[in-house]
Amino acid sequence: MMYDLLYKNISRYIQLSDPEFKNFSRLFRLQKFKKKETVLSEGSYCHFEAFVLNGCFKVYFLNEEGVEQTLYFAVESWWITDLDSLINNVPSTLNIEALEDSEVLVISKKDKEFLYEKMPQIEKLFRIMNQQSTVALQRRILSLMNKTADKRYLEFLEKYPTLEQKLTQQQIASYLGISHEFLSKIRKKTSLGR
Amino acid sequence: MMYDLLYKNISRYIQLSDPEFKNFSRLFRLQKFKKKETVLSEGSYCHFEAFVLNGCFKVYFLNEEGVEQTLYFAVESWWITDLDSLINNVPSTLNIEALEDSEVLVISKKDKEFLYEKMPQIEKLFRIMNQQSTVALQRRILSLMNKTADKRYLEFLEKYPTLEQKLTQQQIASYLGISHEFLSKIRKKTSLGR
DNA sequence: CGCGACGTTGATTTGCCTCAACGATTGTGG
DNA sequence: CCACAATCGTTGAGGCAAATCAACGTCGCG
Repeated sequence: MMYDLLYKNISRYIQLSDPEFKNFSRLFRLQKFKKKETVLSEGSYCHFEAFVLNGCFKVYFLNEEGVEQTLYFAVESWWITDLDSLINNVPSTLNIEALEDSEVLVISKKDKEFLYEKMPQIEKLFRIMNQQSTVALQRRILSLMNKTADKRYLEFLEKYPTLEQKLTQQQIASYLGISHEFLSKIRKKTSLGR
Repeated sequence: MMYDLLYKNISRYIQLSDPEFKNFSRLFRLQKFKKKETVLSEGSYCHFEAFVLNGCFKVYFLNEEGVEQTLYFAVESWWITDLDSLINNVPSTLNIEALEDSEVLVISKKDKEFLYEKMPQIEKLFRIMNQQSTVALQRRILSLMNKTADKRYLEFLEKYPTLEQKLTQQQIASYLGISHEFLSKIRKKTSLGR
């Protein structure tokens, strides 16, 4: 059923009874995106958060020169939103786009705030998710600060072995923060070009 | 009074009545650190979180070559912990050290978990703090990915004008992810060496 | 006073970027 | 279903940002 994956995922962090989960999940609605379709554009106000059921998205920033810098890729069980825009009520600086035909469960900002009020467990859920996210981002910062591109590339392959197949090298390069030409050279050196 | 700063700080996110705040704050105990004193060492289990009343700390990672990479500096109103170790029960990979004589309010992991259970507001408090932290870290990642060292240095000066005076250039360089020699050259170029 | 941490400067090297050209692959409209 | 365009990936030449190494002056502290 549609909500199974969501149930499974949040069960890692909190326990909800069946009626509780029903109250929680009924606020999510299914939304489909075609490949290359835009989920969120820079400048608009982000008033949603979405749980990815299948497919793949890129969440990225467009720098002054118009180059995409990928903050992360979201596949099955990831969440997508522009957190800054969502919580601070500012125009989003991020863009989100589907890389393939995808399905997500969307909850509106309003409904999420409603849940925070009515279900303390949900506050806990997102508290934990934000903690995990903080830890992951801290690791990524340390990685960006002291590792050369080839090491970060290997790290990426280890960490997201399945993701690699869905992505072009340009997209991976954009996540690693290097040019795609240089990534190509790295692949040649380490002979990871099949 | 000792808890005033803490009260002021959490009031930005949640409202607590006087008795509620009392219940909250009584779980924090004052702890003093001398300059150069260690708060947390890599390898130990982090079972606390601390709110900085005054002074200054560096939170850093020691890479394979023994070079310090500073994740952040914590001054008045910042919190210090190794979140990964704290929440995932793993040995910490971070080190925390006082850069001057400092005072903090420490809460144990156990007491914090107790608060989560007994006071839903505290769950909200840390949910919000973790959100803000996620946003800040995302920004830092984008900055590391596309800005050159001199821009990041200027960014740092703007963002933390007061911090600059407490820190040596080596420490700032360690935060920016560059060598201190190079920071010195940047300062010369931009003639920010007074 | 003297030692160790700090900051500066220069020479050299390295990691990565930019630009450009080209082959391979994918996708799309006729 | 083919043809052609667009996107993707590879490769090379040249250049810049930043690291490394080394030498040296300065300062604060014990």
